[in-house]
Amino acid sequence: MITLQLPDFSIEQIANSGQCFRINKRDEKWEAIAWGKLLYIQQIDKLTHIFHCSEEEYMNIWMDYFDLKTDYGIIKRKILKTGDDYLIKASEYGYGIRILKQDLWEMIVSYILSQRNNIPRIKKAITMLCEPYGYKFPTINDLKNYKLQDFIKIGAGYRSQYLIDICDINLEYLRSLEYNEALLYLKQFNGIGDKVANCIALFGLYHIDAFPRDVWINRTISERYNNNFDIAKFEGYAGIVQQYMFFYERSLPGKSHI
DNA sequence: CTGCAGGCCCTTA
DNA sequence: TAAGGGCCTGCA
Repeated sequence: MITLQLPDFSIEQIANSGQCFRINKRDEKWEAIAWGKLLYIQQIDKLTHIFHCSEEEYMNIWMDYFDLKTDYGIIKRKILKTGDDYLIKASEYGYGIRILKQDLWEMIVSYILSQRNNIPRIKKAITMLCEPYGYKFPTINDLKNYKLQDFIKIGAGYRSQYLIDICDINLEYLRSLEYNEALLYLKQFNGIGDKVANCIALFGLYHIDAFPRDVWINRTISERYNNNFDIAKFEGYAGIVQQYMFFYERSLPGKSHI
C-alpha cells in the first residue's frame, strides 16, 4: 500500500470519464480491474491517493496504466493558450482525467458493445463476459470459440454478430498502422463506424489525435461552436480535449449520466 | 404501453 | 451527402 501525491489525477473523474468500464466504487474504495489485476484505490484529497499495491506493482503496471508519466499540465497550458473559454473551463473541471493505457482487444470488444447502449448495461455485459476468466479479459482466441448464442447470453443483442466478425481482426497489424490507416482498417468490420473506431484508436491504440464524436460531443459542437470546431488546432492532444469536453458536458445540471 | 441509451447499416433521393 | 428507419435489451 503506497501513498501518492499525484497532480492532474482523480480516480473518481477517470472512473466517470466514460473511457473505462471496469473501474467501480465499492464502499469507500475504487476498484480498478486491468491487465488481469485488481487494484483498490482511495482518494484522500485533491492530490493524495492511496494505492493498495506494492511499489513494484505500481511501477510495473499502474503508473503506466494511469498514464502518470505524462505531464497533463503541459496540455492544460496549451488549452489556456487557445483562449477558448469553454475548453478552459472544461479542462479545469476535469482536472484529474487521464487517458488510460488499456488493452486493445478489450477496447475493441467494449466499444462494439457500447453502441446504442447505456453504461450500466455495457458494464453488465462486460462483467458477464469476464466472469469465467476472473480479473482477466477473454482473449481474442478465447472469443473465437464463441457462438452467436454465447454473446446473446451476455446481453450483446444485435451486436453479437459484430463480435463474431471482429474475431477475424489482426491485432498486430492494427497496432502497426498509423491513426488514419487504423481507422480505415477498423471500419472495414461490420459494426465499427467512425465513433467506435475513434474510441478504439484513442483508448486502445493511444493515438492521441483520435477524437470520438458521440452524441454528447456532437451536441456540444453544434450548440456551443455552431458546428464550427476545428480539431486540427489541437494536434497532439485532441483526444484529451475530447475527454474534457465529454466529461464537462455530461456534468452540467439536468444532464445526469447514469 | 412508449421512449430511449456514449451507433451502425442500409435504403432513398 | 444527407436523411430516415430499424435494431437487441432492459429500465423509466
